[in-house]
Amino acid sequence: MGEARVTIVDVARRAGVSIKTVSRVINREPHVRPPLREKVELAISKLGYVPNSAARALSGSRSFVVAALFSNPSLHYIAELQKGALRICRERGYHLVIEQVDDSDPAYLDYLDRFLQGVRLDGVILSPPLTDDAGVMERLDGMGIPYVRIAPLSDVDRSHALFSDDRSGAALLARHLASLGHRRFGLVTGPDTHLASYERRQGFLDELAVAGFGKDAVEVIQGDYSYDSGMAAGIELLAKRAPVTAVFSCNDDMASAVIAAATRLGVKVPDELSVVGFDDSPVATQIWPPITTIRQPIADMSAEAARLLIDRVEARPCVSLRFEISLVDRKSTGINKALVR
Amino acid sequence: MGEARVTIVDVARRAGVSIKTVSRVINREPHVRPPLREKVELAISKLGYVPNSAARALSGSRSFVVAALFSNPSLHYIAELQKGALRICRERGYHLVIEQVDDSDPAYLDYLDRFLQGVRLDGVILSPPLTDDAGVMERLDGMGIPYVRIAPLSDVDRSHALFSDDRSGAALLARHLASLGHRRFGLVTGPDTHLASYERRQGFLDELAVAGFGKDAVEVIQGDYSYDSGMAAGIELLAKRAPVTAVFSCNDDMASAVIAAATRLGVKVPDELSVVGFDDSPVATQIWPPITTIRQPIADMSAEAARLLIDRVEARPCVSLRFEISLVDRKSTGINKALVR
DNA sequence: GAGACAGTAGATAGCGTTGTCAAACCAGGG
DNA sequence: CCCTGGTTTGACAACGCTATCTACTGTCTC
Repeated sequence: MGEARVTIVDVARRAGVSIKTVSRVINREPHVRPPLREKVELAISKLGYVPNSAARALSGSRSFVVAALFSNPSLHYIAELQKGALRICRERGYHLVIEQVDDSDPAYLDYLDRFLQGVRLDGVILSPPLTDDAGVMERLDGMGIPYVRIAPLSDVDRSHALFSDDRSGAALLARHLASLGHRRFGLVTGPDTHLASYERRQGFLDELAVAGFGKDAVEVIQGDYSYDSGMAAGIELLAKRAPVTAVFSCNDDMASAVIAAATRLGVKVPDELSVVGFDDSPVATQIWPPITTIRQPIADMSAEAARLLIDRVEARPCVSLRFEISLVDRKSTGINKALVR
Repeated sequence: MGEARVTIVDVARRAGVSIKTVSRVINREPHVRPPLREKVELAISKLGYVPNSAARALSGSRSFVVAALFSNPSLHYIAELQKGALRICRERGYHLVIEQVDDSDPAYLDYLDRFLQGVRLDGVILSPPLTDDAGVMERLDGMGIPYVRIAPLSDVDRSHALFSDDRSGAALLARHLASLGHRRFGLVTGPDTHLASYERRQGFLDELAVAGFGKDAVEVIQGDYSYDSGMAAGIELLAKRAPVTAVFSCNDDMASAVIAAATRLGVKVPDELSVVGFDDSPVATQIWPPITTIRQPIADMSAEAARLLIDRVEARPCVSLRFEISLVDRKSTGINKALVR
């Protein structure tokens, strides 16, 4: 613990090779024969050598810094995003810089410029809605900084892109509600500028259509992912002559608001109304009843994004990956009583 | 934008001095006469010079990396902590590394060791309950890494320590509820291993005592900051013969659970029961009614922590700062009806 | 068996700073 | 006017790595 730090020279001496050979092994460069490579690797592990990234950054062309840019203010989303990317960065000796871009500020691109000037970045992870911000991508392209987008809406081949399967998630929920005997559904959508939002709506509607429900079986109300919009939608849905017995809110915040609306109106959840959400955000378990929802592998996606950046995958055409989702069955859904009767 | 990066040599040439003098100016070292200093500063700003931190780290004794360690899984807390520290780090050209220490894992100290070995740190920010973890502090002391603690419970002079005024926050709530005419209070506490938890309880009780309420005016139930414990406490409080009309839950999660419990039991909030929380976490506005609560300046505290670390304040005795809190009045509190009658 | 060529290894020059040490300067005392 | 001791400045060697260029090894071809 107290010894001076192990350097590449120590490793080279111990393995009986030049420092350049050690460098080749570390960087997985070709032109090192297996026996030598093994000797070097042995020396590395015996000495517990960890390359000094400041020296690597200074000498080489990499900076060992990756940034995750977001404007989405959902804590849960950011935290998950960070978790996955951080894991990979740490494994590879990279730093992760988290940066909020406030795209409602008219000068946000200038701010971004200053940020990009400050640190040299090896790559950037973009999350919605920044994934479709032409200004941001231009800046990045202009400075030659590679980036990976998570769930981009447009221009999918402009960069590597990662998708979660929002459509099947919504379909899963539709099937779940239908299997509980529900016949009249409410759908509270998110803003259509999000790909995710569009996919969730369509996935839900398409699956219901497949299950044989007509258009009149579902009442669609436009929301904007906020608690307040969910509350308004909930009240509207429950005030109808023939109220719905199951509601899909395109995120958990709105779902929790729908549950609150039901409670205020004296409608019991899940006995008289089933409610499902999407995202598995913390609020899903911070209210009663806890919300049946869809969990997305955000951390897995951001981990993969970091990997693509760090391993400098430069495949053409760009990599496009789809990640699996899963349904988390909690207590906000129940059998349609009308059916039992 | 396209020019090669400006280095210390360019600045030195332009100012007509040696690079060492420029270095002195950058690092605010003494022994540079004002006229020279000004010339250098002018050259720096004209050229838009930004020191290369990889080179500084390699050459000097600093690493330009500060870590924030936490085991507290509250997203809101972590996000705020990060926000403040990040701002300062960015200003000063430092990197912030976020690291979760899972202190329920028996091998967590080994894990910490490995982490500390991986990156050389210039300083560490510790948040509760890590602030009182002897093992963690020993490691840090052993490696000579300075640290700042946020709200430590014990051994306050062992490091710089920052406190938020939990006690006055709780007192504020007590006054608020008393002024609404409440006479019988419920108190749902957190685990006593948190300083904050203890302070909140005492602040509340002391203030009520000052206001002339006897011990029998308040029903204390031990919780553990979780939703479930809040639910149990809420049910217990409301099942009493002479139920309380106002409840203080030591965090917002438990407060939201108390509100849910009331709803389940048919007790209207705030008409029949006032509920207050603490922290101003997101859930406070994600339920109905939104919770009256206390906002703490977590981001300000972590910013100050970063500043202390980066500016290497080595004052003896250690700095100990107290930060102000404020009450956020929302809709979960109302006038005691019994009083009006 | 010589020549060409790819694959493999090493010597060495940076990368942009800070730290060390020596030189130059300057004031005050004898 | 010289010496002393402090302050101010500069020259130059690290820091630990990657990149470049050169040298060596084989293998294959004719």
